[in-house]
Amino acid sequence: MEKPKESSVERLRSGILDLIRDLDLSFGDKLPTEKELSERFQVSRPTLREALKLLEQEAVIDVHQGKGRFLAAGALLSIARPITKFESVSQMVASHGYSAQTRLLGFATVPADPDIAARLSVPPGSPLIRVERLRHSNGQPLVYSLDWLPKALFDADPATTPDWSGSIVALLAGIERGPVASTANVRATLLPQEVSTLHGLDGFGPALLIEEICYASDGTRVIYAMDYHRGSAFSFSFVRK
Amino acid sequence: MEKPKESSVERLRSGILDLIRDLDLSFGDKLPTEKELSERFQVSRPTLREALKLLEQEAVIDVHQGKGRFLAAGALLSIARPITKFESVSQMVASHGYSAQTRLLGFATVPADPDIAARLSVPPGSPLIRVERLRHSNGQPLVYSLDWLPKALFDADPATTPDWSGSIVALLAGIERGPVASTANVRATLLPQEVSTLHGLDGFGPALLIEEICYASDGTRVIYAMDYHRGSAFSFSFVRK
DNA sequence: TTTCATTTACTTGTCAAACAAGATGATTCA
DNA sequence: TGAATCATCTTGTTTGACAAGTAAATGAAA
Repeated sequence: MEKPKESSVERLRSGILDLIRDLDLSFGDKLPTEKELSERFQVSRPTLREALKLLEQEAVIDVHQGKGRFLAAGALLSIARPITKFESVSQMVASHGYSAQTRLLGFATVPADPDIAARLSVPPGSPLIRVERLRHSNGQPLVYSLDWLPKALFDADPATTPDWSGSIVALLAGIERGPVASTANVRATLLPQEVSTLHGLDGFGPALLIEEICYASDGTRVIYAMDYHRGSAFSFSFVRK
Repeated sequence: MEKPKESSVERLRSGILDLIRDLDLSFGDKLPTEKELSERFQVSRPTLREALKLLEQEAVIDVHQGKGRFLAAGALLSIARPITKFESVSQMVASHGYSAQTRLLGFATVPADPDIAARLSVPPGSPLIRVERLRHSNGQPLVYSLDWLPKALFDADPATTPDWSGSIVALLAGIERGPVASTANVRATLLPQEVSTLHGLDGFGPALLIEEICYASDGTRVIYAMDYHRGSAFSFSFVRK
């Protein structure tokens, strides 16, 4: 099993965020000095500075040599649903406040077309598993998902059939191939016409399409996903700098 | 004038990215060790580590104690149109490959409604300037923008009328209030009905709406913007981790 | 008293050297 | 052969020091 063993820098980072909350600091306020922080958290200044550098990059704090560190714009939404946080669709839906169910619309083993083969870095024509699903809550469709996975991932245990109605992320984690990061692309579009008509999703409206390639911890590409998020139900926040 | 004086850590960060390109490293390859890098760039290990930490956070490199640092997923698209890079709409349109023109649809001085007042952190009812614009290229509408700015920003020089058909970012930079960062939110939607009909934008289709609050370097909020990006023309990339 | 230059203390920026801890491969010994 | 040990390489962390930028106190000159 993978045991990342949270580094002290990562612990520091959240410790500092907690401290900001505890001290009730807001925009423009001054943070304690490096000396005070390193004493409070019992770490050396170089280590502390690595953590502060991360918060700088996230635009949570501004730094001015000789003056100190000050809360910046990012502090205002350092938590709220950042689009850059990797999580499964199920988690994401939950964090938006929906208790959703998954409906398996279909799955099949298909040959990789050149486009998708390139994205997953597998030979064209090699077998992929294509899974089509819909998350919905109280009859309202929320996310329409298409996933492609290399069939080879499951060749070790060909007897059992995976349960595609559950979390694919969890499924892959079970065979030591859990995705940990992705490169993604976002744009606005409509559901493809045939999807709307075939599955009765006419009222879905404009969708936020996130296309992503998910990577396992060893760097192999394990999923290519197209997730259509219903525009009226989802939004994501981030800091630009 | 603002002279950020690029820190050595920032210089290191791009230096390392250049080195990765020069050495033609790709996914999974091993980076030079901290010792080699600190010698090559003539900096100490603690300083180098601050820069490496940034690249870690961007998911450009993975680190394993005792083994080394390795290129990760983010390296594949560390350049391509990241949504988290702050830039003006004009710059963004250009970086997507369009040579666009701006059409000023209207502007007015209006009282701040409570919602927008809160976002700009000004008293409700205080005077704002509302600017409505459209970028288009070869007759194709690309981005429909609504901007609100505190009128107080321009009180120092009330004689001249700003030119709203140019870049607002550049305009603010001219009075030492150029925005440097923003907190943003993205979702998919359609153009508001009345906008479509009033300005003949029926074929616009689904839009990627980016709402953002822009901050000047002193932390004051200078713009609240709603930018509707035509879905068929724009997409943004990022790394999730 | 007011003004301006200087000093002093404080803050972040950077460095050097050392040791701890995890990983890897070679060596040694049974 | 096989397994334990060791040397070595890598990243993780600490200590102490000095450089550089800022701001406030100080004190001399007008």
